[in-house]
Amino acid sequence: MNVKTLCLGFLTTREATGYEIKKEFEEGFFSHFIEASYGSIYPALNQLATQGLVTVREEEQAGKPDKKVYAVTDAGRDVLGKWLSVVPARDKYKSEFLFEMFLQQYLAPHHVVTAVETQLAHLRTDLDNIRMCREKCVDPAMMAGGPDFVLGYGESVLTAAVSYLEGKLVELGVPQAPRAAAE
Amino acid sequence: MNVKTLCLGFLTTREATGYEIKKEFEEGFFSHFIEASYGSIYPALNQLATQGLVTVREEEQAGKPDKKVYAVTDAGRDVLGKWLSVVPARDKYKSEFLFEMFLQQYLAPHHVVTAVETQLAHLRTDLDNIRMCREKCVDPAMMAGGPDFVLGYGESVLTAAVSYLEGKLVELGVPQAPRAAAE
DNA sequence: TGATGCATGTAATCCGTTACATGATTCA
DNA sequence: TGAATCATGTAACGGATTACATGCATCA
Repeated sequence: MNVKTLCLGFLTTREATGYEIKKEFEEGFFSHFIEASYGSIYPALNQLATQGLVTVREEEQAGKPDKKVYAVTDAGRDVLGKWLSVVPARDKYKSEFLFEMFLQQYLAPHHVVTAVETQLAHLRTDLDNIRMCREKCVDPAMMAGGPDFVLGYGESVLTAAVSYLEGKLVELGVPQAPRAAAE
Repeated sequence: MNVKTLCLGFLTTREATGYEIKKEFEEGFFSHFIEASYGSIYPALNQLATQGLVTVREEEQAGKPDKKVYAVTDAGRDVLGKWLSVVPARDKYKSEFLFEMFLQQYLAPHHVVTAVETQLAHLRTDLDNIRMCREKCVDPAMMAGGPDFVLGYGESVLTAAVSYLEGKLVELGVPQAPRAAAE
């Protein structure tokens, strides 16, 4: 899935600037299954505009740099339907963490613990993020279908991973800091 | 994590040819969190040999092409320890499936079902694979530590994903084919 | 007879990341 | 004063995939 499709898909939810799209991809809803940098987002947006799949509106801002707000066109929505109508490629999952755990006999014991704790921290961040997305969205109708499905998927997978690692830490004899409940 | 590290790490478990490494990465134990193609494996192996981190032994075979069997050296084991001693980079997960599900309003309903079923099939393949790795290994001592940890992680995560999608299929009103229990 | 498995390797190409350039404002 | 946020963009670079080349044996 190339960055053009990703941007076009995002723009069906709301109009946005390249800067905002990047933020959403790395902090928001999409962060745990999408990645893209400025170096790929800005060119992609320009191409989409050239092809008439999105419109651009330049806005001046007091005290801030000018920005370019992109919005999807009807042609863009049509094309997106076509781009999405292929059965998706298999998920790609790469984990240096698991590779290191596999070879843990080559690592110092404290390093193993650090790695597990770091992984756990990442997973919890993602989980909190997903839960925040759920709460932030007051109107349940807006979440129906797609977003709800994706959030639920992420939540169940991440929860399983967290439980597993918590259990392993206990086995390793690491004292568990009691976690504050999400407010 | 570059392909050189991956190959070197694999070779600590047993000696192997480039061809076998590729197979293990795509079918075996590592398949669900590692990827590498011939185009990256063969050059990596050559570099490792040049650096003295692995040895090469050429074997002629009757009726089959000659093969080059690689084995890790002591120097290789040392270097691997160093390469692994950095806290691993964050897992990378890219899912076209989730992106499509997010935008499912742009898809035909039957396409959504197909995508979920395909995803489910992939996940079940991986799960069966993990369970086979467990069974295949008669000697539990060989699995202790690293391998067992990784297998357990994969199993819990994949099981959660499968349950979630099975539930969703029921919601979508798709009749469930009873699955044969793994023999 | 044609596909598949075994087996190694290279060259072209692609896609994306990293790093850099620019610059005003706000917060500590 | 220095860092962070907002904001857009390009050029160089890197790393890996894809496709290609070769060739014998086996199985359907």
